[in-house]
Amino acid sequence: MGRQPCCDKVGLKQGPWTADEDKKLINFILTNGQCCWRAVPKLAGLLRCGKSCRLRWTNYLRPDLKRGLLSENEEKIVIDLHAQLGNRWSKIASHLPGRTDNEIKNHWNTHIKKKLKKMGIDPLTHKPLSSPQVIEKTTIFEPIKYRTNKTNEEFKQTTSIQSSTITEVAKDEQEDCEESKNIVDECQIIDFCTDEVPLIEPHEILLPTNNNILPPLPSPCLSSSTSNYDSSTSNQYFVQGTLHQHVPSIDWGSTSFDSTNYDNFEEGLWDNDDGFISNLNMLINDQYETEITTQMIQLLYPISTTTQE
DNA sequence: AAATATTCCAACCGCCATCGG
DNA sequence: CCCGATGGCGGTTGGAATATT
Repeated sequence: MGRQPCCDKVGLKQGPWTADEDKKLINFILTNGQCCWRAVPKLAGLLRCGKSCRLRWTNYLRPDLKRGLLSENEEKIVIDLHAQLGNRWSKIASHLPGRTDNEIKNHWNTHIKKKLKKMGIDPLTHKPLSSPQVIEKTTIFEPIKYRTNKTNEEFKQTTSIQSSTITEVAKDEQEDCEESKNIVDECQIIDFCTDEVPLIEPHEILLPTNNNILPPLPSPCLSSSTSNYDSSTSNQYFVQGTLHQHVPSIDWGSTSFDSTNYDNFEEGLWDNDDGFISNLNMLINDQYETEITTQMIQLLYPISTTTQE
């Protein structure tokens, strides 16, 4: 006898999510936080299995997600981390704030793989392909300076990529390296190299600065009678499923959801030290909840919602 | 303009790890 | 220690969108 399915699929909906379903899920999570996913569909009024709800939230609806293609610098980080970690997409994703494992995996399979092959590099081993091919000049493999405690020479000895390949394509691309370093500094993953891979916990990398790193509180769970979560507390935010107390400071600033401009949304979440936390705080704050849910729906479904009105 | 091929990504599937009883 | 429930992860797929013929 095999393992039981995660849920009884009879009568449950599958396939693409509708705006209405998204709205229900967003409303529920914003109101109650993430709890037992198995219970979520029933409590939220959804005809989905809990697993489907969790995936939809983590891969698409989470307010801290970035959208759009990975930037060149993000690609570089992905490639380098993949060389160290292999297909451990969730670990790789944990180094890229706002990106999901699914997104990175998809981007790897659809874009990066091709680029590497085109360059004559085996995407599996990160070594040159056996049959000689023309290696295009590219910015992907410049010296990766965010290995801050290593010189290029040391790096070349530790990387799986042939050093000649690296130096050849990289020597005149120094400026981008600084950008790459900055990106990674933001992610707080400096000071590691191929033989020592620090796996940063999500709560460490998602919070950009300062006093925002706070000890986690237990997640609220509707079905839990032992939880010490105080539902009357309004100054809270959750990051990666963990509810945190929050330093009171709500400043949406110039950021409002613009249903026609995803960049605006993204910028708003990340444009300053406090932006991300403040915005999440607002998402949890009761007085904004309905409005924000509506705006999130408009963001996700700009056309359908505007035409309905 | 229509047919066909290709690309892309959201969603699903099944396995594994962890946790609690 | 065992077992079931649950969440997390990586591989795969279906189908919409786009490109090509």
